Amino acid sequence: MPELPEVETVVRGLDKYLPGKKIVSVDFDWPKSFPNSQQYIDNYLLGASVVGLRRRGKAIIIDLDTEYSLVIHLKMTGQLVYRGAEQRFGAGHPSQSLQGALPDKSTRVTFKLVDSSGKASKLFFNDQRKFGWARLLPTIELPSINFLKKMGPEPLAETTTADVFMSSVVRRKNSKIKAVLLDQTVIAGIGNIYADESLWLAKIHPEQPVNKISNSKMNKLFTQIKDVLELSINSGGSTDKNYVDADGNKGSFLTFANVFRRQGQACKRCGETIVKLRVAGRGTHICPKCQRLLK
DNA sequence: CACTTGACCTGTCCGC
DNA sequence: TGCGGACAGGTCAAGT
Repeated sequence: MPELPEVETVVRGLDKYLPGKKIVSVDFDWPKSFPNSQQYIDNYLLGASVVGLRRRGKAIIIDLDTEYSLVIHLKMTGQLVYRGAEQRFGAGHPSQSLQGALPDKSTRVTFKLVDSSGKASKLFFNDQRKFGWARLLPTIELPSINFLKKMGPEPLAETTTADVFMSSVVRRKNSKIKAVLLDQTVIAGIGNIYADESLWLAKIHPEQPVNKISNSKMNKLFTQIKDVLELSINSGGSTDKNYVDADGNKGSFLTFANVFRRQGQACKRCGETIVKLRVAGRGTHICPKCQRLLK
């Protein structure tokens, strides 16, 4: 599930609640979801306070005052949901989070926290498919952790200009553009939804090799990537099935989707029927009229 | 090196 | 109603 906009929404939500809170216990029943040793947890996690939240690509980083950080990847079905008294959900609150208590059967890790006045709260890491993970690492070592070290530029960073995007993408000039967008070492944070959406916006066929796409189209694609990611962040992300934000709310971006999961429906631009194909092993949605494969 | 496939897991949906 | 297979937002590793 969660791609850059969803992860960004989770981080912004947690940033309202976690800083200053102290972690007093952690429970997990699926070791792969939290593969640190008990000694490591005792020494660097328990008793530590949260100093800040960050996102890098699709990774969530929770920095602690022990100079260690919790790095969390939600993969396909992960959720990080906070429950504390300060949320004050009233009757009619749009949050889904009061529907069904946590922990539930998808809860893999439960963090218990206290604030400076001793008031208790909890952070639940839920993950139906168990692909996701949370892991405690020394903060100073994060830049040398393999997947963070190799990760490509952040599409929404000011320093990531169109030129930066182009020079990163050309490393895979013979590859299909969709596979390139999904490659986190080329550009960070794009997944299946936003790859399909940005390619439709830029009128590029997902199987088009990079070296057959003009510079002006690539520039347009980069602009559309940023626009679609920002629109989704402003919509609270995409909820296809599992995704919820830190309060347990669903995202509404998919109501704006032009192609994703719209196979059989009319293209909003030309009226042609949207079709679904398989590109780079992933379900892929295109308008066959707007997105032609060029020789 | 580029590309494909299988693996990691659970749950849901669809056809028989 | 049951069963088998395909498929699902993401990444790795291993094979061709």
